[in-house]
Amino acid sequence: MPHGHRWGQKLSGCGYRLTAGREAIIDVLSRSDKHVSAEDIFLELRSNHPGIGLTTIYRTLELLVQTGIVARFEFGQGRAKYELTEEYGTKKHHHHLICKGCHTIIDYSDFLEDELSYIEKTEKGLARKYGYTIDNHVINFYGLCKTCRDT
Amino acid sequence: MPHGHRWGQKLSGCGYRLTAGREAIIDVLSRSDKHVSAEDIFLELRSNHPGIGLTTIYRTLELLVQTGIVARFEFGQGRAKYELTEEYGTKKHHHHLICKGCHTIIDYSDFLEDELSYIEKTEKGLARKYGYTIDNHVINFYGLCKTCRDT
DNA sequence: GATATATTGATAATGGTTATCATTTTCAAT
DNA sequence: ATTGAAAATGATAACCATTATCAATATATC
Repeated sequence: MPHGHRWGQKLSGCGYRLTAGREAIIDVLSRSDKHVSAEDIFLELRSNHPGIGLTTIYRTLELLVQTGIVARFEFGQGRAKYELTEEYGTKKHHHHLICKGCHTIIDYSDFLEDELSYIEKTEKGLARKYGYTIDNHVINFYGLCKTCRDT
Repeated sequence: MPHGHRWGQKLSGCGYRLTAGREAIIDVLSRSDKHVSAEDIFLELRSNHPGIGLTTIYRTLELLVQTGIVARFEFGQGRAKYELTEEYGTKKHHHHLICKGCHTIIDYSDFLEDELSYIEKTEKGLARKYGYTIDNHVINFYGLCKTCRDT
């Protein structure tokens, strides 16, 4: 049952079915270039894909997180946010710059040249020292954007 | 109204009162060397400081976060965790190594020599590029500890 | 000590997320 | 195509951490 998308292959490869709802949810994630909440997806689908329940969205997101297709983030704003992982989306791996005033989140992936080597070295060092297998990381910088600082 | 603790001075300096409840809560945070949740504090105080309500703990934690005495973290486990900031606690600034299996969190502050210079450079670069004022950051590495990997 | 203000605790409300369960859909084998 | 088993869905209710409400209490200042 071949499928044009990597995520489709991944899902069916893991024994999960490809349904219209799941496609629609992943489609929303694909079209958005920022983190979206479960409710964001729900509202987005209300128009051209009515009838899909919030429950299904939560369930599907959980499934996608577990299969490595989607990453889940908590930025301390009360609701989780999701986005396709680097492997299944179009965005490159990125870090976050978060304004504590207006909650704007900037994804940046134009790392300084030191940035990636630092991470690599640190992951290796931690893995050796603590016996962990490390497979991802979250780096958030918090502060105030220009607008919020001047207000 | 001088007080022996830095946090006491900070609180009264901001116009807040020093109460037995607040002291007890900060005391729990001081004695613990790991991140604690509001409920952790509540249960800890149940024994030698009964009568203190969960509401007060949440309120106090919010106050302490806003005055910069306590830092709040969300590790994606459904509940927020708190700890004294570097300025008011005994722990040095640290990053996190989190096991996705058993949810153990290792704080490490024995940074590689590159680690701090990387952060400094990155903060400066981001501030310049995006016009942000950056005042803190969260760095979490996720993976599996030895025990969870072997199981 | 009196008064105004801050703090507290019990309770209820909120809001995001998850469990339940009957119904519907999907896939594969006939 | 048909059928039957397993998976997926939707409506609803339950959950659980956190907040709002509000009357009662404690605190600091005059």
